[in-house]
Amino acid sequence: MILTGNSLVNERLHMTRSPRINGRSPLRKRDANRPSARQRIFDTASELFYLKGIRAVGVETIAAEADTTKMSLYRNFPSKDELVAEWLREHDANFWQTWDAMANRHSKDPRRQIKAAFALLAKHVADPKARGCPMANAAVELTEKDHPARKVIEAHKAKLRARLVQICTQMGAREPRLLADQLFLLMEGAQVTTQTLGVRGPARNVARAAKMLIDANLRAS
Amino acid sequence: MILTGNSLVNERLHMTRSPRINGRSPLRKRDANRPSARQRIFDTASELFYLKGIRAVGVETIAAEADTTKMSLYRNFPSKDELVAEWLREHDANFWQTWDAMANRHSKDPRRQIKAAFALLAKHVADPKARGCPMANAAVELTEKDHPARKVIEAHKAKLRARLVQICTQMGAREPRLLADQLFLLMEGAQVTTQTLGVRGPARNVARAAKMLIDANLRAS
DNA sequence: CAAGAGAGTTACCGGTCAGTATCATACCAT
DNA sequence: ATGGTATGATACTGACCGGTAACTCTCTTG
Repeated sequence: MILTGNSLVNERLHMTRSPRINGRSPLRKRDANRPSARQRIFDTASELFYLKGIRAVGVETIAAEADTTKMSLYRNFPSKDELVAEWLREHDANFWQTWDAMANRHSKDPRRQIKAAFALLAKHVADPKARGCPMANAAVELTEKDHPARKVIEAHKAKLRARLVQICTQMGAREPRLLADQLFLLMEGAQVTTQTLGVRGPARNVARAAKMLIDANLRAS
Repeated sequence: MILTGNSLVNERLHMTRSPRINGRSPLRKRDANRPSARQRIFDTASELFYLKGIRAVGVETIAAEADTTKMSLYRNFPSKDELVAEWLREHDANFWQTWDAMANRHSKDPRRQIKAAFALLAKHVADPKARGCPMANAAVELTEKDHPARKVIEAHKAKLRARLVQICTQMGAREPRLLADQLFLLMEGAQVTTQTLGVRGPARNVARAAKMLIDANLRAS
């Protein structure tokens, strides 16, 4: 193997060893302004899992990067596998919080909901640091069918699919399930292609693709 | 970690330890009918990488599963990373061989070429043992940007995208690049969704999705 | 002030990782 | 028969893996 990404990343999430500024001492080991060890570990793990991959990041690396030790990790999480599952659970929560906020802004207009969702997606896949969907990526990496993260992943995707069907029904599509699946494929495709063809790849046409597909489906009804 | 899939798989690619049949001894260690160690290693690695993931499969497991030893692996391949790259290179070759054969059957009809391509894809994602696209999966797992497999992956996907643009141009689409990207997104989406929502997921609508998209694009011109 | 909780530190466990060295064996073509 | 080539077998290296034990420190709360 070339290198298992154990080198330190450049920017830290929570600076703790920052040089003292104008006489006042920097954040001490225990400080009200400093996030808890659990929080630092969780944030660091989330970032590293996403950017480097789950299997490529060891618990030792996570702890060091969070400026703590492995012991604090295992005091707060039962295992690496559970930490991974926890990370994905939080991603799911954040996802739906964003989604619901967006949906509430256009509560009477399903078409605008879809448009807004794809605008968000388009913005995400335009970020050169983005590396697709954490859920889908985790599904690729974690092939053990009884891994605790798998049910999180499957539930997340199933819920998204159902939500799309609901919106497509509200839009009055003749075959809401078909349109929903088509939109789902576009979403997933956009996320995965950023990892092979980058931000200038097919992903940048995902919003237009969705629009054409919706028009085609509504015209048919 | 739950388990790093080092247990033996049930079915062997090349049976070597098969019980003797009607008095004649089974395949011996060296036998004209027996594939070379290199071939057995390559075939086994290809299967395991695809089914269990690259990082989840160790060289020791590959060797054992191929009924040989690590030494034979390293006599035939410079490293695991190169073995991975080699696997993907062969996948690329097979892919284009199949594609070209299909294209030649409909050399004057780009529309039928696309239809045939999506029929093949639909058949693949209907296989419950399938686990998406090896190239895309490898891109998820191998985050080191200088991994020898990465250039294979990027070249493969870029070539596919270009090929789609070419066919869409021949079809007379007003915006062949747009349509090509749309089809690309559907293809990639179908592959990746089989790993989260299975064969009954959105992937089963990929062919219809492609048809509608093409119709919509051609109608617009 | 006392007690307890959260956190840091260090050392360690057994196992697996990719990769190598060495020697023995079996086959094939000459 | 012989010599080269592919293969097998075993043992090993050093690094890293996930996970644990035991002890100290420090801050907060009563």
